[in-house]
Amino acid sequence: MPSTAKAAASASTRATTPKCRGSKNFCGAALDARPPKPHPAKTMKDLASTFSAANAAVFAKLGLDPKHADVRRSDRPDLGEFQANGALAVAKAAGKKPQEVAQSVAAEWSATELSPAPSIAGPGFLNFKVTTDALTKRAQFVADDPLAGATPVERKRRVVVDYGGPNVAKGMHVGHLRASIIGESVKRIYRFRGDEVWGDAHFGDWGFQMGLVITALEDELGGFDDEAKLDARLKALTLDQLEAIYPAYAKRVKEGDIDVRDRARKATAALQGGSALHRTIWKAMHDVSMAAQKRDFASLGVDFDLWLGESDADPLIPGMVEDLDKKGLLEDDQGARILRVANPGETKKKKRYDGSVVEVESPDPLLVVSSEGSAMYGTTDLATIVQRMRDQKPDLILYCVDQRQADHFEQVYRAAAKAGYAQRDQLEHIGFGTMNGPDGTPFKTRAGGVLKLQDLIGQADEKARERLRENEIGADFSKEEFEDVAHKVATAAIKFADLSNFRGTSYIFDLDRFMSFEGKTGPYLLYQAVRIKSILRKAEEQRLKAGPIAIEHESERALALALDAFDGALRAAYDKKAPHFLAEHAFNLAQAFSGFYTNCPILPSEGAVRGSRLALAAATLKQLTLTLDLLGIDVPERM
RNA sequence: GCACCCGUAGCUCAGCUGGAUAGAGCGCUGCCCUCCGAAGGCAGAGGUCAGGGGUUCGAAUCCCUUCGGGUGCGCCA
Repeated sequence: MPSTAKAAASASTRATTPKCRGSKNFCGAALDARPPKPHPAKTMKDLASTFSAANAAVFAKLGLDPKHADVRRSDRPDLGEFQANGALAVAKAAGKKPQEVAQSVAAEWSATELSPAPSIAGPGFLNFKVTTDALTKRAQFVADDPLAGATPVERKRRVVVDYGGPNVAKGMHVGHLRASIIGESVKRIYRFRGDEVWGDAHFGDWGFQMGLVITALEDELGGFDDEAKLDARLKALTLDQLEAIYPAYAKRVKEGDIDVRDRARKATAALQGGSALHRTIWKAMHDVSMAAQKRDFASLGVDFDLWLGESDADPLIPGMVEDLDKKGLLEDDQGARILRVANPGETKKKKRYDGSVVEVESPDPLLVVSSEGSAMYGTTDLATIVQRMRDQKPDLILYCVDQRQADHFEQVYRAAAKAGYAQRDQLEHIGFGTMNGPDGTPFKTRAGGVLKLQDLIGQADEKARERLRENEIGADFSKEEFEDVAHKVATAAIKFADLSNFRGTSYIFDLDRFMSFEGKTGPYLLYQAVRIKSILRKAEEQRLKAGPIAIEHESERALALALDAFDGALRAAYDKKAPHFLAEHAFNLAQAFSGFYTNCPILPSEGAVRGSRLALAAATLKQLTLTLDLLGIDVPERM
């Protein structure tokens, strides 16, 4: 991997950066953040859950283990709408043939309001078809429910989602895209289900990179003795300059400039040691960077409840180190202080520089204090856990950070558990893969450099404008509306493309494909939603009202089943911290609506049928808009 | 060297707490606009689930192994 790409990748891995000490948000802002939506008095489970409960009752009555009674949507629509495979699993324990078990379940089936007794196929699969009555009730519930059929969590938790993490020494680049997109979605999903959630930017504003940039400035000014000169320089500092300075000096260190490295380490230690001069310089850099970061996040539709950074945890570090020391967890090692996290017997083989292989503990110890006396990022992460436990008192902290940092988080989490700062299962790394270029390696510009996030968004906006013009959309829009729609299309394209893949795998960034208005893309989903809005607007103009839902046509059944599936997708996304389940649902719903739209005329129909179809269309729009919102995607009024 | 992840249709990807004929989008072939937005719908062709072995009534899914790719491995974050 070229060094530039490697540097970009590693820089993108952690969202760390500035902080806003002094601003009011230290712990107050989070507490008055949007409250979870009120839970409706009445909730209704989805059909799969209702089926599973009914089937579990039958299993229990027959003396079969109810845990194998789960019912899910069928993958053989020709045989049924829902299926249960449990008869095969429990047959051996029951000492019967799967077929016999299935037959006894079918014979015992009594939830006839939900479905007639299941048919049996193959070796013992149970196939169910929902009664029109049950399906209609469910669809009507979804249509009337403010949560569109979603169920809140049973036990509310306090959750901090750590994502974003740009480095203040430079602007945001493509490496920050996934953390922002996935983290934002995870935050919304958790909050929507009723948890109390804080999104924290966790800016990277406190490590070696700050000492490095300070050192570069020292070289530029020939020292910091001239106060007026320094002051003027800091006032004139721009992000562009910062972005040019950092990579240049990072490269020098990387290429073996020991002098720069050592001076930067000392500067880092001085900053952390409270040097007023270093603090002043740091503050100027921080402020310049912060303004740009906020702009970039805003253009992505990403918002935080806590705009904190590594530096905010700094005041806790001395006390924490003392505490760790008191607990006997620290050891001196080559001038540094480390905390061992491996359990007895956990080792790995390691090749040394001289080629010899030694057996060492695994995971590696956490480096808490460097030989220079400064804090490392693991130290800061550990202190941040202490801070969050004190301020937000979370039940769970989710770290939405590049998968490549898995080892690091394992070290930090183990250290936190050993020190008693948090329980191991309260800390979870939500890792994701890299965003790659057409060649399958981490994304970079044609010149081989790192693409700035702002430039990426600019390219996407331009592509969106082209697409809109090609399709003759927006000719009658005001300039403002056209720009707004183009940006929404661009954002939807990028976010949906990202979130429709499982977060753990890497994907290839292909703007042309993402921006297509056809197929499984963000723009297609926006189109579907906008088309429904258009229909409902026309209905309103004609003073047509939605009425009770009545399901008759096959396409109406399919749409109702799709609407029913929302909660299952939501719960999967929540449990696995994986928004792609919701992306998949959005697409399935849009397709089901398209089939319905083609086969079941809405406005051209009449009376009760039209009322029902309008209700189905409105329910679809509500749920689709909500699902997209959980993915962080905004739908325009028209396009 | 050691560890983790990945290898599914021409392409991009789902599926992997084992279950019926392995799915979707794009691309390809063919139908469907006097009718609410065809940015759509319908149908079809296309796959030794990288290879081999094992467990099981049953494996893309679990275990072992080979090959191929990615990533990580103490004073960067």
